[in-house]
Amino acid sequence: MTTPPKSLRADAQRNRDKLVAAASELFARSGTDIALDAVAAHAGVGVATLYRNFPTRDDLVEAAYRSEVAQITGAVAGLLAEHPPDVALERWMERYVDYVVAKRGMSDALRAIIESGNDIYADTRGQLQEAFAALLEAGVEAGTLRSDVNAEDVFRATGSVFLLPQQDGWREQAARLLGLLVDGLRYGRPAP
Amino acid sequence: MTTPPKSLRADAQRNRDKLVAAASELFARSGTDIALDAVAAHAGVGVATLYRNFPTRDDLVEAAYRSEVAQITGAVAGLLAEHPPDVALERWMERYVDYVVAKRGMSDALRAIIESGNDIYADTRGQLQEAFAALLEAGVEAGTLRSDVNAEDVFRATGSVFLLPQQDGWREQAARLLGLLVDGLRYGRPAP
DNA sequence: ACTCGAAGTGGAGTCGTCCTCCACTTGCTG
DNA sequence: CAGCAAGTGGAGGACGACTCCACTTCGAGT
Repeated sequence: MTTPPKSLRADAQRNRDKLVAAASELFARSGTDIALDAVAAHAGVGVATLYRNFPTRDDLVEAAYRSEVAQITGAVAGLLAEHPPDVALERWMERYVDYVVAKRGMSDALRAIIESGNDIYADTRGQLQEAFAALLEAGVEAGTLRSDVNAEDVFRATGSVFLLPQQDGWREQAARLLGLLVDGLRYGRPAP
Repeated sequence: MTTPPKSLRADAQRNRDKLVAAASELFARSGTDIALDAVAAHAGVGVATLYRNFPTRDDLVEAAYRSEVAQITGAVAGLLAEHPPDVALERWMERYVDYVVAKRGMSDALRAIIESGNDIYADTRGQLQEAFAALLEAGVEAGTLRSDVNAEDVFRATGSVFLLPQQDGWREQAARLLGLLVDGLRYGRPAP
């Protein structure tokens, strides 16, 4: 999943992963203008290791973004195994909020990357959409979710979270909005 | 024109103007990520003076942008006085290319400013549109330019220059494109 | 014409970040 | 388990942002 083109030595791979994890966390928390030295420190590796793996800041931002998406889409199978589909969808949405938070912190840098011709955006968008589809389908089969909606619509509706005003109780507002959306997809009322 | 809200001492105003001029030039040539110290040096003033006038980089970028637009729109009257309107339009277009070049170097920073709620964009867009309108009208009255087009359309068409691929012979391509546009507005063919 | 307080100046200095370099450590292969 | 290629970390040089303050200059008032 996180295996880069040329396979690395085991310890090197571990360090690389630690870097991506640290970057994801710090970028989400404080935006992508953070000092790269701090990312290395937070990952518990030297700066040199960071620069060897990610020669430019953008390389690191992109890696963090990809990992974020991979993690969120990878969670679908596990959630479906442990919960009835409607609950799985709800849990998944909660995660999605976190993803959006992360992406928000990164959005400026991301736009720059996208404009520079790299097509990660199409990639990841597709992945997210598939994740949605899988959850919806499972719910429909189980009879707990409506069958007359399509995944892309739901996905797009979820995107509206991005349009909320930027500050203050944003996170709560977003969570409520997504919760509402799931309820709309359920048969019957949610417990109060 | 460039008089700030609170009037400055004569020498201070001169320095401020020098700074804006230097910034316009350097931003256009090398983008807005340039070292601010270099701008001060190029303007022949100390860094402190720069920071006193423009506390943040954005303040300076905005000032440079405004001055660029003011200069370009301010040129209309002079051109119309010295040339028949169709020629004036052509000359003006040439200047416009330079303006776009400048703006291109600044475009990233500008978008950031625009997104941060500042409404210079609307302002300057309006000013540019007026400039176009004035030139067109003069040509129509003189009978050398077509009367069945409206200024906003021409303005918008001109914006297409922004969409050209970013590199290489861009400047020449842009110039040709604009030249073509003017020819289309003229009655009769241009000399070969 | 001159004085003098306020306004303005510049550049040296501090601080934080980027990025490289290389002596050392570690994983892996035979 | 030996040897070497792969990988490491962190000190340090370079550079940019921004501040501080002793000094200069302007221009209003007389």
